[in-house]
Amino acid sequence: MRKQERERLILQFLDENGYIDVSDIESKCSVSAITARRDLEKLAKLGYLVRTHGGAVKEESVSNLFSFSKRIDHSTKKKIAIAKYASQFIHDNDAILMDSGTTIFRLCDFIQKRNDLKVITSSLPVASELIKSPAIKVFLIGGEVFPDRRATYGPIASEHISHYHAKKAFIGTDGVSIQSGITVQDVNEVTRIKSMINVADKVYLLCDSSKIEQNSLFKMAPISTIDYLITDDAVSEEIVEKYKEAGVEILVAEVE
Amino acid sequence: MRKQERERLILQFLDENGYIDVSDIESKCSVSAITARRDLEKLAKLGYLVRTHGGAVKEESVSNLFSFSKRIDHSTKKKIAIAKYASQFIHDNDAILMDSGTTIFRLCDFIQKRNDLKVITSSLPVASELIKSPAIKVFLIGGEVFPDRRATYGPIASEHISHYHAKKAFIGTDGVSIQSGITVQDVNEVTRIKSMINVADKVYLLCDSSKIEQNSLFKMAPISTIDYLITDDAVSEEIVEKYKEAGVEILVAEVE
DNA sequence: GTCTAAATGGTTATTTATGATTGTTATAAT
DNA sequence: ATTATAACAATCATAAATAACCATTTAGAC
Repeated sequence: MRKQERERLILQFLDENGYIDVSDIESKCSVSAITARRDLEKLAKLGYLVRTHGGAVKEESVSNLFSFSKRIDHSTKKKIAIAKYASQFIHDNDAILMDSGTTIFRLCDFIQKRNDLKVITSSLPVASELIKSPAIKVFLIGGEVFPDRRATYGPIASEHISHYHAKKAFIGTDGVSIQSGITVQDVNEVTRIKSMINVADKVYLLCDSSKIEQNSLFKMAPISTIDYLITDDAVSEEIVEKYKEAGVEILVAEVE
Repeated sequence: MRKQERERLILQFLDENGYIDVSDIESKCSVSAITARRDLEKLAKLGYLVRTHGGAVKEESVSNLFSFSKRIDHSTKKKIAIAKYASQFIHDNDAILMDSGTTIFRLCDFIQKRNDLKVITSSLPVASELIKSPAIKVFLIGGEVFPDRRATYGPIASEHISHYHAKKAFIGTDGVSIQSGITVQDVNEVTRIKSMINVADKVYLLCDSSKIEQNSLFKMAPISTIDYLITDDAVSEEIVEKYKEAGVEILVAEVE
């Protein structure tokens, strides 16, 4: 296989999966790691992808005003896998709520091609990304903008959410446990997420396995308020059982 | 095998496989490497394929680079001058409304260092720009996002604006005339700008001189609703007088 | 048969692509 | 926070592909 053919393959894989490992290229293309890295380096230079430690992620936001700084860590992969898995619950004609946070943001990659999708979001990056898709209507939740999270919050935002109704809500969190429920680091998030849960029929909590049975500072809602918890495959069978007993179905996304 | 026959085979193979090696041609057609290369060279020249080191790939598989043309033309200069001039009316501790549009967006550059400034905006680019400044609080007007303008609009947006009050509103337009007042190209803009005017003490209309005494499709508000019109130095003294009589002060920004 | 022009093949210096090694740095596990 | 592991950049080395040059063959014209 030639260089160009490899490059095409890399970009195609990246488009479908959101990320690629150096080792993926090694095995798929039968080249050494250094060659794989050189390919990624070149493509990154051209702006087709963003290099990470051990691979690369899709350059989803060349023209995105609110792009997240691309973090170079392994957990990115988990988040993408979780997002990809979650995307299967989003269908044409749906009206969904999308909260802020990197995991939720990754959902954008996988729902760009939905038809007649209505997305209500508090996240500026999500809005900025999804308005590129002509068949998606984006509704931005107004309110004060929280610079760190690039999302709106505050009483006006919470009030604003009550204007809407959605089939499904996709939210992220800093921690979740059976004992304390959903907990977050920032008190500003609390009311907004509560409002989202209130106006949605089904609530999907997206969080990687490292956050399960971890508590953050502020209690937001009991575990019973969520319907599905989507996480990565590093979660133990034991925890899945426990959560099932607590009324939460854990859905496991395979991380490659 | 004839030359033409080889060429046909090469293109066919390329169409099926996406790529071809020089060695493939050598074995398939029983010719030397140099002949194979000459064939590829010719076909590449004609645009049927793209040459690679060691072979060739399909023409379409080479993706194009995204080209950002960030030209600063004359009208951009005017807009910058107008924005710079307008920025002197924005002070520390102010609460202001900023609409969408390129001219208004240029204001961001000149107010980044204000202290305790509250900015209420319908524009995603404005929000994304100003949240970088720690001393500026940004309030985003919620509602449906209008992809072309990267701004929110619709009944929810208009209703949302009524939650706020601001000292000054900075708005743009597609046309303004004494006869028809402020007019815009898009009907979606109408109600939002109206709402903005309603909640602001003073209204600043920013528009370059080419739009003065020009009418666009939708009437938005009579000329009397605006307090100041900031434009560039290509406006005639005669028009300034006329507008003064109509109760609008025209402020002229020098372009360079 | 001899000539001409196009096509093809061989040789060599050069360029390009790839691989191996080593010390450094980033990430994950503890 | 500390340690172990994996990924990294930098360097050099190697192999393959290339361009440029000249030589040879082939097909058709006279």
